[in-house]
Amino acid sequence: MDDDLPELGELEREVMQLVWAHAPITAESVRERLDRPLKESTVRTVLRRLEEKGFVTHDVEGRTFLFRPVEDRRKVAAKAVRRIADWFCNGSIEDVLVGIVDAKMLNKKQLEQLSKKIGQAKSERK
Amino acid sequence: MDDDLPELGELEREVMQLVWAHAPITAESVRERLDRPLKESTVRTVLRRLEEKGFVTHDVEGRTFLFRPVEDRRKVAAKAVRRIADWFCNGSIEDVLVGIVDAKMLNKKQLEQLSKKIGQAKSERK
DNA sequence: GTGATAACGTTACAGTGTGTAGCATATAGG
DNA sequence: CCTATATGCTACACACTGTAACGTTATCAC
Repeated sequence: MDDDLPELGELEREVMQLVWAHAPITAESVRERLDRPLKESTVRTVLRRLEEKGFVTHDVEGRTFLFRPVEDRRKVAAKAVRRIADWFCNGSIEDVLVGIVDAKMLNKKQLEQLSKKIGQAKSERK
Repeated sequence: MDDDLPELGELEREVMQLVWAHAPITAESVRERLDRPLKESTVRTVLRRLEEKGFVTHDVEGRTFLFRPVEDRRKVAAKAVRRIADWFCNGSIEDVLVGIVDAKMLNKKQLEQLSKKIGQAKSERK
């Protein structure tokens, strides 16, 4: 019931965005797309740490590393929410969701779409 | 669309749990309830930081501080989820929720309860 | 009133994580 | 063979968090 996935710093998250958006992607390409002007070695350090943390992996093409995400954004987000639930709501995902609904973070249209999605999930899962 | 709320360390979260569970609560009482044996000053430091971060506040009774949470667990959780959405799903809460449903983090019963909750929210919000 | 007790205020310090980068090394191409 | 380019390894400063000591103040028992 405990933790597992590490946290990410701001730069690490920015890099993840780029990996998700442009995989397979080289370190150099990540560097070019970042707003901040960073050295190659910096970007590679971040990518290596992300790999150690299990967020990205890479293939070698020639002598170049091509990075890609291990999990898609939603999966990572879902895991993060699980942790939120553990931290603040005794592990209850439902409680978190109730909080979201009560905080009116979704408009009517979004609520309807979510309804539909839940309906599907229910039937699929019998 | 950006950040605002700070992150909490492990001890800070444990203290928050106690504040949520037992508010109004004194620093000494927090200390007694923690599993780890910490000094009073340690606990007070943590509580002060939590107050600086906006998670707790206090009233003075006699010469004793009585701490209480600023927001309930779900509200804090909801905000944390908003941040998750910003970080990983371009701000889309729906995407996060879809991720949760797809990851099968909710069983059928929980899905039904959530459905009901959404129904209520929809009608209330018209 | 005086000393002990119980709060709080202030300051400090070490460990860790993250941003940032330099330098060494290897290898593909000309 | 030599150069450009990509990777491997190492380092370092800063911020945050856990942890606490010490100083101050105010109450309470005597």
